[in-house]
Parts: sequence; structure tokens; C-alpha cells
Amino acid sequence: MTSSTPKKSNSLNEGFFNAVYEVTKKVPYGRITSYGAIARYLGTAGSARMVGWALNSCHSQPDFIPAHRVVNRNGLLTGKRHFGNSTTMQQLLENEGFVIKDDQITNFKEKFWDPTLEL
DNA sequence: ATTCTGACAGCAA
DNA sequence: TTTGCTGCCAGAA
Repeated sequence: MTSSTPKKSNSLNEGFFNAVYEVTKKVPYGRITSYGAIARYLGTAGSARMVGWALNSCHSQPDFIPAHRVVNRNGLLTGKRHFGNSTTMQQLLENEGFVIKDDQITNFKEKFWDPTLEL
């Protein structure tokens, strides 16, 4: 690597964040995934919190991240509060044909999309 | 430098 | 069954 770029500890490890963004953007329309599934796909299994953390930074991303398609393992819209209005996430999901009940996706299991299986 | 939090998940009681 | 605590990694104060 010539330069070898030893700056592994860059100011921002965009590698991890970018990976989360890409996987999230790869989620097909009308489908959803869970934090643990993405974390596991990235190799950081168990660190599902990092996935949510990355999505938290998704606001800094130039591209739109369908974070509303990412919910916790319970199918609960835990991050809806980060969409500005707590109803935005649910609106988007319902718009895609999801059935939300009490902030929870009833068809979660049906619409579940696992990157480790699809990718 | 150290400490705490954070859009979770898994396990114990 | 539900509730609570811990562990994971990274970033911000």
C-alpha cells in the first residue's frame, strides 16, 4: 500500500458507518431489517447499538438512508423519535404497505429482510 | 485523559 | 410471563 495510510484511527471510522448506510440503503422497498441483523452482517454481532449509532449519524450523510426500514428485533419503531416527528417513521412504513400497531410492525416477521441471507 | 451515553440484544431472576 | 442488568463499540463532553 505505498502510503499504507496508517491512519486507521481516522477522525471518523466511516468504514463502519458507511457499511451500515449501504446495507440500509440496500433494503428493498416494502421490506425491513433489524439492528442485530445488520450488526451481524457487518461482523460486529452483538454491537447492534453501533448500527443505531451509525444511523444516528445518517443525518450527516449526503444520501437518504431509509432508516425507517430499520427497527429493533421486536419490530418496534424505537428510532421513530429521531425522525423529527415521532409519526414520520410510522407514516413512511405505512406508506410502504406496512401495518403498524402500537409503533410495532405486525407483519415484521413477514417483511423481515436479512442482509446475511440476501447479501 | 476519563466518563457517560446511545435508534440494541441477550440472558438471569 | 415480565422486568432488569449486562455487554458490545464508538463518539461526545
